[in-house]
Amino acid sequence: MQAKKAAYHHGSLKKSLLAAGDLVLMEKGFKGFTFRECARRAGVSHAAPKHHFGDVTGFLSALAAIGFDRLTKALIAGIRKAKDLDEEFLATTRAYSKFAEDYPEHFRIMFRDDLLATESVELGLAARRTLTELTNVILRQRGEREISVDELKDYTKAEDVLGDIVLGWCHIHGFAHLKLEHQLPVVSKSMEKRVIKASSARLAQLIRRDATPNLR
Amino acid sequence: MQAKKAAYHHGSLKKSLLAAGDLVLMEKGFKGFTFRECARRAGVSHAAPKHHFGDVTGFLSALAAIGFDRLTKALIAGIRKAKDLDEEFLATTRAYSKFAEDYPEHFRIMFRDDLLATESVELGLAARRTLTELTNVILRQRGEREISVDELKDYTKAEDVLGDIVLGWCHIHGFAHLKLEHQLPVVSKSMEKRVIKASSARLAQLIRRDATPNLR
DNA sequence: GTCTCATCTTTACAATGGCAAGATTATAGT
DNA sequence: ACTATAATCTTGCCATTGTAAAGATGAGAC
Repeated sequence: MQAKKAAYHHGSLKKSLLAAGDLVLMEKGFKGFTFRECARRAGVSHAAPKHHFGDVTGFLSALAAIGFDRLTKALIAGIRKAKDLDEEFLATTRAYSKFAEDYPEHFRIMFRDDLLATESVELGLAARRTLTELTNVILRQRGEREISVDELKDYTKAEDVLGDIVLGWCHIHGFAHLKLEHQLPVVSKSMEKRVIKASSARLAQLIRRDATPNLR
Repeated sequence: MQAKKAAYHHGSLKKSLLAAGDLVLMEKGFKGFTFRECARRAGVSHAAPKHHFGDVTGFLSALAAIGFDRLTKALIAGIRKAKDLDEEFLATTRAYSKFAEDYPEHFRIMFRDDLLATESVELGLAARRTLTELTNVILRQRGEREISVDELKDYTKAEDVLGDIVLGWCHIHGFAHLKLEHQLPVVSKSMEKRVIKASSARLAQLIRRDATPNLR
């Protein structure tokens, strides 16, 4: 352990920096998030991160990718527990919103196009993986075959499906975002729970067009 | 004009700083937004803003309030042109999203609880004015009397209305946000237009419960 | 065993936010 | 009209930051 400190070459600095950045983001938030602080936690000089991430934008992109992967996992876990389609849509909404609450700073940078490196392939892939889960939630509501998001552009029903994705995702994302930033006119915690449950159920019905039975 | 420069006391520095900050936000974005840059544009020393806004958080809050007022106006203008309830809901969605595109940096800071001074009353009021417009869009869809958002908590149908606000606002906000941050799986501009039109119409129908005629 | 290159450190620089102390002037009280 | 007080703005300062450049170190190829 101590031997690692003495080594000039860290060995797995990229990983360590990501772990440090992950922690800094959670502990100090975006405001307290600095390149140098992350380097300090990783036990290296302040210029070390440059070799692995370029500039702050690149570093944030890598952390955002971690965020997307975490969100994807949370969605999958939430969906797994659901017993029918109504429950599944609600579970998706809740898992998405819970992620935003659990990792607010990650959530914020994940949806900040101006702070991220749009050319980052790993970030693009991570975001696509999340979108794939959401797309399949919609497709299951519609009683259709699951696809990868990459197939979407060649999909014959693309426009129709995209319409439902907009209906579903925008609701899910909008709720999570507005709640996180304390913009929802919340009266009580319990009322909010009932409200989001009812809204999700109604929206899921709308997406299903009441065509498919409420089963998986 | 030049006489103003000579004056030790600026006279209307607060206004000038807000105007400067507004411009900096639009031209250089959040990344290039600095206290000192705004002071330079206003032609004062770098420490001058402190007296009027305290710290950066306070300054951003004032600019966010301007953003909310601008959004409120945009919503009202969009709503005014609509001829029926379907058009009105779509117009609201479009106006909201257009605002996010026209003032992306404002939109971003407006929904950043961590960067703003939550205790700012002017910011709170400005946000409430926006929410009031959105609430009334929903109430009109429901064919009900318009109210101010401050009445919402005493409203007998509060939970019911809040449910529809969540349905409507989350969709509107989610769409604007996801589009701004380039997360929507966009295929083409024209398709996106059709999709949002269809989605809005379906959601408006859901909120109306098809109970009221499609008129104003 | 040497050479090359990736990795990491050191040093340097301009810019930032915030603080404190001082300069200037508006305003209120008498 | 005169003065005291408070508001407004400037100057100077400091720790901190991101980025760049140049040097140190050592891993791995040959």
